[in-house]
Amino acid sequence: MRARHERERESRRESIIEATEQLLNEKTFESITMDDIAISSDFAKASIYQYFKNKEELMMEVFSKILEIECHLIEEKCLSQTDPVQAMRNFIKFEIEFIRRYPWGPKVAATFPFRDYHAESCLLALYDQKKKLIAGIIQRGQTEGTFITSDLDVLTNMIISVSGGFANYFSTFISSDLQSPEIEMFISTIIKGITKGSSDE
Amino acid sequence: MRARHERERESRRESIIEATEQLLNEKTFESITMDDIAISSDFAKASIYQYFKNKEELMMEVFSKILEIECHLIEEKCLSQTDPVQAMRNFIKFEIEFIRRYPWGPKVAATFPFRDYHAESCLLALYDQKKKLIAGIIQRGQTEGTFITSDLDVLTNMIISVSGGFANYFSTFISSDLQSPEIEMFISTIIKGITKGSSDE
Amino acid sequence: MRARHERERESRRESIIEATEQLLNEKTFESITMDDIAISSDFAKASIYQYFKNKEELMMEVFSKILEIECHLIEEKCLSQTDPVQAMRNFIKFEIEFIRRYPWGPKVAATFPFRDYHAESCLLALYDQKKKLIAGIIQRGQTEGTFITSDLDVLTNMIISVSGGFANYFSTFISSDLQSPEIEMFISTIIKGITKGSSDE
Amino acid sequence: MRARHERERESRRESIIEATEQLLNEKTFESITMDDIAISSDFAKASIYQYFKNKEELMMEVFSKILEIECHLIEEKCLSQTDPVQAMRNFIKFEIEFIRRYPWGPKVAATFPFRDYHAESCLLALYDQKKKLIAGIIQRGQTEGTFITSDLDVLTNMIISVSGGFANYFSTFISSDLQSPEIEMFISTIIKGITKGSSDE
DNA sequence: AATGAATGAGAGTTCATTCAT
DNA sequence: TATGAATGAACTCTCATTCAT
Repeated sequence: MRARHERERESRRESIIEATEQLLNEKTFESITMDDIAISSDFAKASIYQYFKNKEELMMEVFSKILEIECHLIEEKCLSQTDPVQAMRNFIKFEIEFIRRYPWGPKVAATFPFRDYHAESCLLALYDQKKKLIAGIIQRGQTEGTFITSDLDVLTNMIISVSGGFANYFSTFISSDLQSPEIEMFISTIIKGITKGSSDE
Repeated sequence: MRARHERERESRRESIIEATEQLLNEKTFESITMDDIAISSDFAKASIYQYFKNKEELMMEVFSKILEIECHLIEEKCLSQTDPVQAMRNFIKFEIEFIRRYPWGPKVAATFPFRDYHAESCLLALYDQKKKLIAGIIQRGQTEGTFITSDLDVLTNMIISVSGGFANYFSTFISSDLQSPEIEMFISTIIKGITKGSSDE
Repeated sequence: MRARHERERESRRESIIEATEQLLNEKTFESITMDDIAISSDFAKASIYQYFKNKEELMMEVFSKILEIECHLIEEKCLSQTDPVQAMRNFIKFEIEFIRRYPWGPKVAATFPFRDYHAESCLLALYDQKKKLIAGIIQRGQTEGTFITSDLDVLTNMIISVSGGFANYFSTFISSDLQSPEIEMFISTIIKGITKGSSDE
Repeated sequence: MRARHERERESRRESIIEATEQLLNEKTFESITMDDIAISSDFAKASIYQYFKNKEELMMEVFSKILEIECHLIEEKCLSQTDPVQAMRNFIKFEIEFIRRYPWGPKVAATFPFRDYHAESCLLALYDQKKKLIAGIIQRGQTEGTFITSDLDVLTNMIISVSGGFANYFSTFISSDLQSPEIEMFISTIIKGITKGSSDE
């Protein structure tokens, strides 16, 4: 059965990717060596090249994998929510949770030389997809009159960048759980900021 | 006469630091080589070692330099303001401006292996200093009853991380000037979030 | 099968060590470069690092190897001799032969910064072992009344240093064979010096 | 006055040489850097090149200087002695003392790449001079019938190499003074070895 | 004469990648 | 397919020496 082969191959790829993710928690992608990955994944160094053309491709797969997961989870956790305010709360909570799970995500996003790697195609597309999902939530809120009517793109970017900043900070300095009052305060602030004045505005 | 020498030496150090800053706009500190710096600063590679013990020391100086500048500017631009709301507005605007000038700042902060370098002492102290400056603004606002009375540390961290996130995003994706409506919207959101309800809350 | 691998690896290590030994005949360990060793051993420079952690480790292995060989040979060639006088003659002859084979031995011993390298443990232990072997011969001679009864340590050190001095000189300036009358004269002198007066004394 | 200049220049050369001698007590000539010498001699590195063409020339001067001193002292301390046995005793004692004062002497002699440096001329001539002095003592002993009649060159080399070996060992491992019984034993052994049998032989 | 500054050449070491089995 | 071995290229850093004042 060809399928069996295929499945095993995929599983070995996956374990190399996971080993790399582990390492990314401690080091930047530039200081991770193929030796590190080999040791961590329990393969011989040369074997890794049977599954990935080179270090760059491996890294790209690692990065696009978590972007894909992120998009999937956002769809699952937020888009089901019909209330835009609740959907937005869920998104922010999710973002914090997610970055706690993959703290290297924003670091990589901040430093990976996307431009140099033709692969932009793939990664940038995923970034766009995420953006569209968030934009969807906001738009719904605007349509039903809950959210302020500023430029959609502006609002989307703001939400994403600001949540990212907070989540990154949170994952770096705070070990406490997700029930922390800090989070609730942050979420309220954001929601208040984009909600048509509970007061007025 | 000695002073002249000293000044010239300092100016050469400075030009190496500036060349490094240039390079940090394009690459991470790990992928910048001493050759890059040599070419960029128009010195022979070996000459750089007359001014900095090694790559690490050079990088540390680059990083601590901008942290120092940042602290100075915050003092200058914000602490003079007696109105806490205005001081906070100034801080956020400044942060955006600053990160646009030094976009590599947050990237370095996110990826530099501070732990490994005993130099924490110096850099962490500077981080603390910045935090204290912001905390000072917030505290004044709380004392005079303008800002909400949440935990000071929580509020401070939130402001810093969120402004950083936004500024980072802004410097990465937006080339437009600082009059952009996005900025105003962001600032209002934050201010609204920490101000004792103009409405209620 | 594993054993085969192991054996081949060992043989490659050995050939690097031998190349280094060759070079030590012409240069000091400090002026031998990894490039020299690479060329001499017909490996790429980088390959050497698969067999030795660094230059220091390689050198240490070279040095301890000949000390081990020396100790083995002394045991084999001298300790079997029951007559202490003959054993001592054998030792001195052997020392000359040995230093002719490895002329860099005493030079290294004289200049290698053992103190700096924690490895003292290993090398100094080997030096001690050699000393004990010679001391053994002398002690036997003292016990059976042939050798003078001076302090054992004093005698041992004298024999070793003096033989070393002679052998070193011999290997540097004399190319002739081991039947040279110089050697016989040297040996007689030493033996006479430590033997209880054939005449009196 | 030209002479005054000349004298000062000479005195500065001398202080650089002395600084180098200091350093040779701790390191090999290969691992001593011009920076080391500069610091040790309290000159700027570039200034050293006003007194010595290059590192090699400086080292050669250091080495030939002590050889000259050695020759002078041998003449002074031994050749005045009319009794050959006493002259030889004096020489050996002197050698030990001298090597204690300049322990790096034999190390340099063992490792300096004389062949490569055309300067052999000078250094080898000095070695020869020393040899002739010792040979002179022995010859006198042979003529007056005290020393054995072996080949003069053989005897000379033996005495020199063996005394060197002992002195080197003594200076490395023994800190005690020159009255040590080890020295007396060594000297007796040598004298006994080259003296026409007090017993017979 | 004295020296701070500058540097080419080269040292040891590492790393992503390929080769050979 | 899996991997031990091999390596070119590149990196950080050092050093003897020269330059410019």
